[in-house]
Amino acid sequence: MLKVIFMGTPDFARESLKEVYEAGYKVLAVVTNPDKPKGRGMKLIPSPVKEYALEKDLEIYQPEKIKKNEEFINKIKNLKPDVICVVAYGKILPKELLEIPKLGCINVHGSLLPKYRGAAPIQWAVLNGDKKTGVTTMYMDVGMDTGDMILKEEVSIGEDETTGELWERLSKIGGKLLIKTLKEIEKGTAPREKQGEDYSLAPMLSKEMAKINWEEMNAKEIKNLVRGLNPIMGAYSTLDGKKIKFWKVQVESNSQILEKFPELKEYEYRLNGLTPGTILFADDKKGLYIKAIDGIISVLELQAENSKKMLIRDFLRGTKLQAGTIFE
RNA sequence: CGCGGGGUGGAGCAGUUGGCAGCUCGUUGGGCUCAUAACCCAAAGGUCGUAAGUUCGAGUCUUACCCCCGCAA
Repeated sequence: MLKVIFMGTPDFARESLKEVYEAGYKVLAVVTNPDKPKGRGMKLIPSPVKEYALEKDLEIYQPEKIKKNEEFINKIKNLKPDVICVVAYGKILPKELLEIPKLGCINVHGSLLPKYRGAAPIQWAVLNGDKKTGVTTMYMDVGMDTGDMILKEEVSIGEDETTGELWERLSKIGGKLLIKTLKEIEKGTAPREKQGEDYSLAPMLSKEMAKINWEEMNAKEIKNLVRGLNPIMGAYSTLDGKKIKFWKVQVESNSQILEKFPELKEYEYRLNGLTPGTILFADDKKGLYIKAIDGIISVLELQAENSKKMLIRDFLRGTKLQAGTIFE
């Protein structure tokens, strides 16, 4: 059995560690980011990977930095790992570290490389409305997700699937693919394929992009933004100066709406003239409908400031919204 | 001690200068209707987060505690 060192931080990585551990590989050590103050009260919270490692009583390292950290690098060297598995660790590994294991450093990446190199491949796949994505394992090199590819698994993305849901699916698939990759490496049959030049980047998401731009985004784009940012930040819009996050929306065409609400028929000719962001309908039974450039957004789940996420019907029971009010 | 919001019938909220606890929805029963998620009538359902204090009297003021949430990550 191979002796491995596992490096990773979030729950996405936890799945891979779990698979490696359960497959019976000798986990010499687990390296994860230091506990960070998080949440209310800024309490120190251990990473999901650390939690799992604690549970299984594995050796844990949490270096603040590894770049010129000789002490840390020597420790790793002394453990003499056959391979180092890196899954969403959160730090760039220096060359000296990459060269330690004789079978190399293996990375699990949440996209079909060379598409979406970078920190947020899953998010971008959903944000862009892609129909498919996947997981790739590769031999790491000093670049950002530029290493030679080993195995890939393609996955299709559901129409309404959120980043969170895809994230969870891919983390499981990633774990399985990692095991498959390790087996191939152990047997010496692992393929090795260069990435080629046709790559794209998936940088970290910025806070500004969470705001819905009614003037410029079409209905489909708004929906992709909403599901792409669920559950990370949540796409939001402001009403009356207050931030409202949309967690789940549906796209409807004008004709679908008119079919549903015949009483709107007489306003049909005015529908296209309305400012995008205008509330067409807000009724706790019928729902909340908002005009978009090219269609209508039906909000299914949202969250008001200082409040929790709720179904649109629950929200509208306590908060009456006037048709004609405009989201900005 | 990071900043902030909140705990009121099953759900979401309101509750003014402390004075009989309300709204919308849901639930139950009845009515209307070819029919309905529509409409009409009626009913049930709350020790107002917990404990103590101020007061003739507290959902409403004071103190402590518990729980939830937002920002930030």
